[in-house]
Amino acid sequence: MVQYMNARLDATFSALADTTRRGILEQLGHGSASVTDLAAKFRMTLTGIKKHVVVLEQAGLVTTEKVGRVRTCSLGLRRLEEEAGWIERYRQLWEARFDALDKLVEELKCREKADGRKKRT
Amino acid sequence: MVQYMNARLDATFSALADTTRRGILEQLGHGSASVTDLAAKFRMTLTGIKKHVVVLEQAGLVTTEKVGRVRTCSLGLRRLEEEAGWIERYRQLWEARFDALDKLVEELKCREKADGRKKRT
DNA sequence: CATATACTGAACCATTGAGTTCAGTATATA
DNA sequence: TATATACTGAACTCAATGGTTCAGTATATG
Repeated sequence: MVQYMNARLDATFSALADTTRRGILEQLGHGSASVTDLAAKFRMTLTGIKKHVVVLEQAGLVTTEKVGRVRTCSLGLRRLEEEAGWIERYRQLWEARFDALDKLVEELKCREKADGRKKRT
Repeated sequence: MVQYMNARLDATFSALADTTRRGILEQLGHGSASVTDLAAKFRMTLTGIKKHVVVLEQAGLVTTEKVGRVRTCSLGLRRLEEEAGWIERYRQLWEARFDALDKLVEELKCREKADGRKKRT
């Protein structure tokens, strides 16, 4: 289950780690679009766009539906909850860490000696 | 400047798109560690860990300092502000999108006819 | 029916990524 | 001084990415 979430975080962050794909998400945020629309917008071949869309689909960030010859892409069901959660958790660790460092610095300032080499936490 | 940020988002999201690297960040959130420490923790060669650390360093998420033979790794200066920001913006777009969809569904429910095929927004 | 449109799949290419091994260098320690 | 420790760099393997072209298939349109 943890590795399940890890796999998902891997997939999502890696889907987000590409300018074009983030662009597609933003675009779809303003309205659904066909593969051809996206190809025009991002000046890329249909095949190229298709690949990006597949990646986004597999990460659950986009859904598509084909009607006639046209495949329409829309935002998917996931709203990046886990990703936002992970980042938030990280930010809290980060704060805690640097608060601790601040305290340490204060403490060191108090003792002018600064004799021993502290194990850097 | 926009592409500057895009490059950074690329680098950071891609740094986060790996279970081991997220693990390292979490580990460092609880205290600094040497390359050897991390290698033990994640059962990987020194060289392997080193590469991950370099990636994290380049994304600004980790800083390192070598004293004697030991390179100590700590959390870096960046606290994922831009990434949190991007995700937040996306979530808002997402909400807006699905609110609009909800409205559309309501509207369709009101007209029992459901005659014409609406352009899916 | 003929033609144009929209997409799909296979194959290819160049680059990057994750990981290894192995041979070093530099620093501690006995 | 000899030896062990901690890291580093180069080189290699193997798989995945990002992108293309080209040859299809399926659907609209005149």
